[in-house]
Amino acid sequence: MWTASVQLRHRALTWEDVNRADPAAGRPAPLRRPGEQRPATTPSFLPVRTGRRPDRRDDGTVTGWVLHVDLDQFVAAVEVLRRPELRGRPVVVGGDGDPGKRGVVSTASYEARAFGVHSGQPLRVAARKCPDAVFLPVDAPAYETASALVMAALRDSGAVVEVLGWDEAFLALDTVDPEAAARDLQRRVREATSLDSSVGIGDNRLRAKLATGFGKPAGVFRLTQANWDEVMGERPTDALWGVGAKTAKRLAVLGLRIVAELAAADPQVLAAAFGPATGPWLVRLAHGEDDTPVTGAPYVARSLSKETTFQTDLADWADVRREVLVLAARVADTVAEQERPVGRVVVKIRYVPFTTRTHGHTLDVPTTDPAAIERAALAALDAFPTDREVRLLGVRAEFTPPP
DNA sequence: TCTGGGGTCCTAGGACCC
DNA sequence: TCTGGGGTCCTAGGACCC
Repeated sequence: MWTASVQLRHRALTWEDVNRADPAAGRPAPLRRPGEQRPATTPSFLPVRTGRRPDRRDDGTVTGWVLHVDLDQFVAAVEVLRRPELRGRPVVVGGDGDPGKRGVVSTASYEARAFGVHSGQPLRVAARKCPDAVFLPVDAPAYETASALVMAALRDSGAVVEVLGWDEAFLALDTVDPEAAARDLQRRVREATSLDSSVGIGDNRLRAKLATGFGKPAGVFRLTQANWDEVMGERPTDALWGVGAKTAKRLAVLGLRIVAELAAADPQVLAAAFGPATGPWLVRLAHGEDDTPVTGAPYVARSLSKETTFQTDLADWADVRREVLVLAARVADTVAEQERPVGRVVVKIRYVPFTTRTHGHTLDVPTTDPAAIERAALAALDAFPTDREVRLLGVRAEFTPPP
């Protein structure tokens, strides 16, 4: 892998690098939601104490830490590595690279962000804000390759690594100097890939994850119970990992606008408003509490999907049927590679005013048979109204849970 | 600001059963 | 001769994250 990391500077990344690195890396890891049970199987090679809350010695010294490593402007940085002439220029990666078409920004370089370009922004808007930016198409295989090299470098440190998408990972480690460990991880990643990263240090996953944002770019930040109130208390509730715009708005209706207010709220009141699991979980979140361990357990996908937003809306239902079959075949292809039976197929339609509907079809017998998956998709499609224009179609296969 | 693609999980409500 | 309450399963929708 060191060979590959050196070559990185001199040629385009290839799948060979991925295969030489770690084929299991780079997959998105599940986000834990309230009430979720841990997977029952814990690999025997994991040290028993890994990922639990930091141990405290009798003198109160914390020796167990969670570190969250997050690559800086990862996707844009990989593109700049491949094309050094882009360094220092505003780079916007998204869609097929044509800012005149439907699509959004995946990642903007810091130079582009200075113009107000950000992730999730329509490419057309990005082009208006920063006409001189270089627009590039998303090249997922290249990012998976770079990600595999990053994760391999992190595993080289000897810590248990929990991968969280292409450019993030949690690490559990015992040390009396977490800042030094963080700098060491940054060095390892930089030497393996030439990529910069930021590291959050926490006494649990939640605090480590939030800490990283305060360390960017290329820095280190520590967030624990000791400085939680000071750092987070006055921030809006959507600064919390798991609270988005919708939840923040509903909380504001209850008079809860900042983290400290949410932390002081009555869990019972929130349970009434948000449900028996989510309500109390929100209060724990505002306290920075999180007891989910870092795990090195292999990632097992629950579902697999393909979807397409059409450049021109589909008005003819015959076109819709045809495109659903195309997507179902693509899903079936990937299912065949995974050799895991599918129990249910769900079709998603986004109609023209952006209203989204889903309908599913449960298979009589779980299968990997492409014809059965395509039939199930068409059966699910029968449940939709056919008289509206369609801008997006999706097909998702849900695996039967492993034994 | 006309809003991607790939995921995960929770919740509400209806069906069904006792 | 209509009707209670609880449990479980399934489905669609919604929210969130990278």
